[in-house]
Amino acid sequence: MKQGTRKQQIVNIAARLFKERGYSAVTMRDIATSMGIKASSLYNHINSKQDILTNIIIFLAEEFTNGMEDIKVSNINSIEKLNKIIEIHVNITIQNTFEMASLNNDWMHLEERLDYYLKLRDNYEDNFRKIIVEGMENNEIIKGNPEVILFSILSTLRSLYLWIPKKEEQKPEDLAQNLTNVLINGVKA
Amino acid sequence: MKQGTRKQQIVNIAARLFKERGYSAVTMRDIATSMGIKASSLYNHINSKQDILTNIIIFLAEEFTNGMEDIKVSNINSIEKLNKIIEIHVNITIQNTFEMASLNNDWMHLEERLDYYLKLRDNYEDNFRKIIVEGMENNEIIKGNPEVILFSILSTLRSLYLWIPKKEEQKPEDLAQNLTNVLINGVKA
DNA sequence: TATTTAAACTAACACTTGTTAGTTTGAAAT
DNA sequence: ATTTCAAACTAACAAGTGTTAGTTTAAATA
Repeated sequence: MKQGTRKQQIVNIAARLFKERGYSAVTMRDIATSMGIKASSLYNHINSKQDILTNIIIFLAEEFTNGMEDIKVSNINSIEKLNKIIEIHVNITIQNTFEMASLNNDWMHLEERLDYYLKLRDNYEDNFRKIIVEGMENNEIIKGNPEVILFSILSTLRSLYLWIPKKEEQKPEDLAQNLTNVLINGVKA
Repeated sequence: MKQGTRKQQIVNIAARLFKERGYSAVTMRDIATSMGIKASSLYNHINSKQDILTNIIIFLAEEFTNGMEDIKVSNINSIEKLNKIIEIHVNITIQNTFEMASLNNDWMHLEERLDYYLKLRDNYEDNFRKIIVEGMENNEIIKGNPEVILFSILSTLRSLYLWIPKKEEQKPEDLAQNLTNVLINGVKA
C-alpha cells in the first residue's frame, strides 16, 4: 500500500492529472485508467468528480488560512511576517505541487463550496494587505501602493508550483531564503 | 460594427469566456450563444475550436517574442532592459487581458502548434535569463541564482492579467513604474 | 433585374461525458 | 463454515460534445 486510504490515492492521482490538463479536460475514465480500474469503481470511494476537486482545493485553502492565522497573532515585525508568509508558501507548495495547480486554476469549478473558498481567499489577502500597510506605517516597508506589493509577492508565491518541480535539488530553507532576498531586497546591486 | 472581421469578434468573445472558465469548459454552443447565433454558424468563420485557441495564443506568443527581440538588440544596460521587459508585459496585458488567461493556462491544449509555442516560450525565457546573467557580470544585478530572479519577476508579469482589470484607473506608465520600483528595488524601506 | 456572397439557419451524426444500478470477488471477522 | 465488507466489475442511461451537410435569407454587386 503506497499511501493512505483508497480515496486519498484517487485524489492524489487526480491532482496529478488536473495539473497536466486542467480539471475540465480530465475525465473520470482518465482517472480510473491511471488507477488501473474502471470509472464506475471510483464511485465506491468518492461521491463525484466535484468531490475530488473540492477535497483538493478546500484542504489547501485551509492550510494557507491556518498558516496566516499563526502569523497574524505572532509577535514579530512586518518584514519578519513577510518572511514567514514566504516560508509557508514554499513549504505547502513543496508538499502539494500538483494540488497547487488546481487551487490556482480550477477554483472556479467549485460549486457548493465556491463561496466558502472565496471567503477564505479574500480573508487571506486582507490579512496579507494589513501586514504590508502596517509595515509602511512603521517605516519597515517602502511607502507606496500596497496593492502593487501585495500582488507582486503573491503572484510569485502562487506560481511556485510551476517551477519548484524543476529544481528539487534545493532545500526548502534555501529556496525560501533566496526568494526572500529577491522579493524583499530587490535585484539591483 | 464593433470591431474587425467576424472571425475576430468570435475570437474576442471566446477569449472572454476562456478566461472565465478555461478552454475545456467552454463549448462551441457557449461561444455561439454569446454571439447571439447558433454553434454551427461559427464554422462559417473559423475552422475549429482549436483554431480559435491557436489564434489567441500564437498571436500573443509572437507579440512577446517580437518585443524581446527589440530589447535584445537595443543598446541599453541590464536594468534598463528589465524595465523594458516590464513595459512590454504591462502594455500587452492591458490590451489583451482575456487572451492572457489562455496563454497562461490553456497552452497545453494546443495541438499542431504546441511545439512552435514551446519553442517561442523557451526562446523568450533564454533571452530573459541572458539579460540577468549579463547584469550580474556587470555588477548591475545582485549575484545569486539567476533562476530565482527570472521566475520571480516572470511570475509577477505573467499574473498581471489577473489584477489589471481591477484597477483600470491606473495609466500603463504609472503601473509599469510602480512595478519596476517593487521588482527591481525590493520592498524594504 | 439577376447574380453573387456573407452569414445565418435546421437537422443530424458519432462520440464522449458523469453517473447509477445491480452483481461478483476474495479476504477478514464471526 | 458463515457472514460481512471493501472494492472491483458489467451494462446502461441521458445529456452534452464538436462538427458536417445542406438550406435559407437578405444585402451588395453586376
